[in-house]
Amino acid sequence: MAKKQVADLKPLEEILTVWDALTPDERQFLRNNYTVHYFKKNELIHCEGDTPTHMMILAAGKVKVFKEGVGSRTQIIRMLKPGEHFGYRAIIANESYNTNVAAFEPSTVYMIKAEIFISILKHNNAFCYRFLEEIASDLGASDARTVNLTQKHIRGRLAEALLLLRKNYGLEEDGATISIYLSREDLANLSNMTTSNAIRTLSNFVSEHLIAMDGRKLKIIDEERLKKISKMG
Amino acid sequence: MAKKQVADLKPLEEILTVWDALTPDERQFLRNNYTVHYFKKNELIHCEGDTPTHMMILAAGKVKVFKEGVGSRTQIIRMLKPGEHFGYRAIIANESYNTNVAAFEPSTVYMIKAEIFISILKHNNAFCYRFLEEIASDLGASDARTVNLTQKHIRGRLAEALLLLRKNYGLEEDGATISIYLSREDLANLSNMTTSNAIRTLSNFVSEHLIAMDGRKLKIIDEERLKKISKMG
DNA sequence: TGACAACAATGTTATAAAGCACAAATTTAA
DNA sequence: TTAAATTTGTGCTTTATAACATTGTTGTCA
Repeated sequence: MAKKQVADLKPLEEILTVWDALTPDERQFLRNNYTVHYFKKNELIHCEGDTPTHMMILAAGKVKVFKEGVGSRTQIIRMLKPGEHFGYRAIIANESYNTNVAAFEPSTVYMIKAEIFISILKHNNAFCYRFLEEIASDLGASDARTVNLTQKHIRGRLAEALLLLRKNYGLEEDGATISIYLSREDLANLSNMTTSNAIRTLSNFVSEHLIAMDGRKLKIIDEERLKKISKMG
Repeated sequence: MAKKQVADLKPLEEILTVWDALTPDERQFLRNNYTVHYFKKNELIHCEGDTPTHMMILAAGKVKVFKEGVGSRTQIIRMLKPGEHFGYRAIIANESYNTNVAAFEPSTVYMIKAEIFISILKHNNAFCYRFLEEIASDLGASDARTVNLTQKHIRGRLAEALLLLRKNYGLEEDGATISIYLSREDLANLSNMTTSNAIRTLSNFVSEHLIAMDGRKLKIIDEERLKKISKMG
């Protein structure tokens, strides 16, 4: 695990979205009790089976949460952007991690020791409620995803993944290119298909003028039809 | 929605597993502010799109939580037994329901108004934390289920469903029969397959002496091999 | 500069599982 | 108690998708 302290980064209080729910004492305490960790592209941040020791906040970069299934097939569960929390579900549920998390790009992660996190959850009702909200919303998304991945056909799954990426990461300055470049393999792992099928379906989308491709750069051209494909399955 | 008040039932305080986290005042308040509702077999308790008004506790019976996917194919998300809570995720996440819930057998449900539930969550830290734990654990299960349903083959999915049912509902007095009788269709909807395939695979399991069948009564005979099938996919 | 590795693209084949049609059995209702 | 409806069980056909194989592309580094 790469570990380096640096200075020129947004401090915790500007990254942590639940900061406003903290008391002055808690704030001061956290300022003195978080660590900064750097991860290289593709570096594993934690893996399935590990005992959780820290709750983590992505300060910069992009990160993927995934599970290894049957025959080491990979399923990407969700992808995070700066400001999002991770690695805390297992702490709360008193379990080992049941997912892997890896840096998608060079990423900076702030970590807070599990005991400290739990202690604040147990003493600050508003803070606890904020996490309850967050996790309730994640659970809804997870259930929806289960049905999408199991019932939709390959085109629907890919269309959905593209829309999801755009929603999560937004667009570049050109107002069209999705602000994340993933390999065909990652795209496949996100949409529950093989790499070949991701490639094939992607180029079908191009020839149908639904999207435009330039290497890993993807632009959504016909959003309406893409949404329709995603809905229809 | 069937609605009937009755007397001869375990009161809320014996059903509600988080009762111990409540203050005396809250207990008294809840005793005076819950309602009892009866649902017939197959009756819908709430459905996708509804605005949530109550958090619910299953007092007696069995209940299924499911989603309608593409082409009205049904996916059973989870099945509940007495004592379990439901219908509260959407309240917390401030969303409409994104699942349907229906009585599997004649069921009794206790309901607590959403505002009351939220108010206790926001004022009682221990109570809030208990729900945080519960939902964190559910989220882990949901993510695991996603991968199981998408990656395992038909035999693996069915084996898993059978083991899950046994774990959740236990066995009858004979020490073998799983204590829930579902139609082939429900079993299929639980395991993400068509009814025909559920029937076919079930009878394969019988001829391989993994299980025994008598109508809707199912007995697990060779648990070890069933677990192996479930793991292998 | 050329060789190698990683990635992307595409055609072919094999197979798991869905769809369909229909018969038999069981349950429900008139 | 008979009729209607639902559930269960099977065989056959079709389809979607994974697996495999091959080739093209790009980038990296000795």
